[in-house]
Amino acid sequence: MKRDLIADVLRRAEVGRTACVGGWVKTRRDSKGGFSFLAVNDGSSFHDLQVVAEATLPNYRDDVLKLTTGAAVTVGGELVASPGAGQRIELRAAEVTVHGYADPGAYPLQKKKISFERLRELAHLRPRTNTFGAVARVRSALAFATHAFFRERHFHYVHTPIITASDCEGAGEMFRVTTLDAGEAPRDAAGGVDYSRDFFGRPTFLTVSGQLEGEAYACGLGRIYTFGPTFRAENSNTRRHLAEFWMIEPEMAFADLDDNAALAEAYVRGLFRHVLEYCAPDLEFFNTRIDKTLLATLTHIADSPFRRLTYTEAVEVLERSGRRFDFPVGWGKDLQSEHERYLTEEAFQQPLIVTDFPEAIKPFYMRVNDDGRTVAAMDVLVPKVGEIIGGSQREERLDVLRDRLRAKGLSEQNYGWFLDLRRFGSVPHAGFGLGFERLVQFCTGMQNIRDVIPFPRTPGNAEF
RNA sequence: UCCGGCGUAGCUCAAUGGUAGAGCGGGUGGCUGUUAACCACUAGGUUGCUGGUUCGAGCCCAGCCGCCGGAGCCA
Repeated sequence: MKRDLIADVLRRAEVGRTACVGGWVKTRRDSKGGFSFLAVNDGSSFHDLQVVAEATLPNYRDDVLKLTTGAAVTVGGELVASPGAGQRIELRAAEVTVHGYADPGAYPLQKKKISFERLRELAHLRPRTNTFGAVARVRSALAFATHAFFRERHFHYVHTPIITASDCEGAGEMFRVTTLDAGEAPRDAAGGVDYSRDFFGRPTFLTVSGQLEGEAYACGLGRIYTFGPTFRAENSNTRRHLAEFWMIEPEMAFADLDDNAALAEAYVRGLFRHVLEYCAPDLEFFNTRIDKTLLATLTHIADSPFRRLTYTEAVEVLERSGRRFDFPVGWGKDLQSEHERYLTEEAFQQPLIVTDFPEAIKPFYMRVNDDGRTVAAMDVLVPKVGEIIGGSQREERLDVLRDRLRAKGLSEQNYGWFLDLRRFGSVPHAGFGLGFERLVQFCTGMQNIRDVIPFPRTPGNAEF
């Protein structure tokens, strides 16, 4: 079935050409004068194509007049200039084929406003709405631009495992992967579950990060990135958290924290430029209906460098602010959400890269700075979404890394292969993790992270 | 998990402890090169669940479930 994409038809606007499109009816408006208008969308474009179906069509009365919102059709005909306002061209139908009707009494997506909460219960149908079609196109464009960005810079795309036995130093609670029967699992001598008889012969989980494996490939291929699903079994109920989300984790050998921050900034700003160029109709919709500052913000950020400051400087800014925070500010205490929001939304009003956090509040693998009290960590904070990137230069010195493992109460045996990377040809290296959905949130203005992933998984919700 | 808010028609929401309402959407009819179409008529309800107080509960009380926002955890 050869068909034209509505995006191409609208872009070329070739009056006089024949075209055949397939899509879903957004609305049908009848004229007693003897014809009907169909707004048809096929997902290739934000915009609908207006179809004019004359009563002279052989199936006008039997088919066209029964079309309602949600019906699937193929329409062939001639492209003509549109006398009406709102579109340059329209398709004068010579043939209308109905593939599937959508009973208006039962189909929930009628032409009316539906809350995002309601649409989450209709996750299988919401891609047919303006908003979720636009989100899906922007998300896809951002994924494509991610691969293009890293390929241009000679990063290799590495597939790190989804099932893992390491927990990346408690980046979060983990989902257990097992083939044992929960009710009749074999027991060991102490009465606990005997995981030596499980599928992998040991406890295994869904990954919370591909970083450790990413480091192994960076220490061989030089520059790598991962882009895959990540899982956290936290009981998080916020508009910024998912139990299953997608993360992009670049890792560079022969790189320090400055290189890391420069990469993060180039990446994020490059993506903004990409969607501004390639997703203009979708972004205009978001700018009109979701967040009136979206286009101005994206354009501004794409054109201006991120503000960099150290954790110590950030604490000073907070202390000098005169603001009364719910959580105390002080060197050594982690930055709370309200602190991050104040810094990026009020004090500086732009994306920030905060670096060099106290070593006590950061994981063992982050490189200890010369001052001995901070580590070469970085967080990228953006207004409204918050922390979008977390990363660091990695500790490449074997003795220092061992000391930190011990100090954090972690067992060296569990990190044998990770320590090997420091035993053999160790090299300064750095990387970060970017939450893909948070990026999509920022680029679309969508407030809830559950609305920027097709089928969100959150505590108590794994339908579809 | 903690704090706060909310669960009433398909959807969005009203309703002093006293007969359950509107708008949108649906259906029918009318009208119009329409584009958030418009006009008229019409159908549509176990007020989240369970128990309690009361002559009487959508409303008050308790427990539970769900959703939303904030916090924590983090990306």
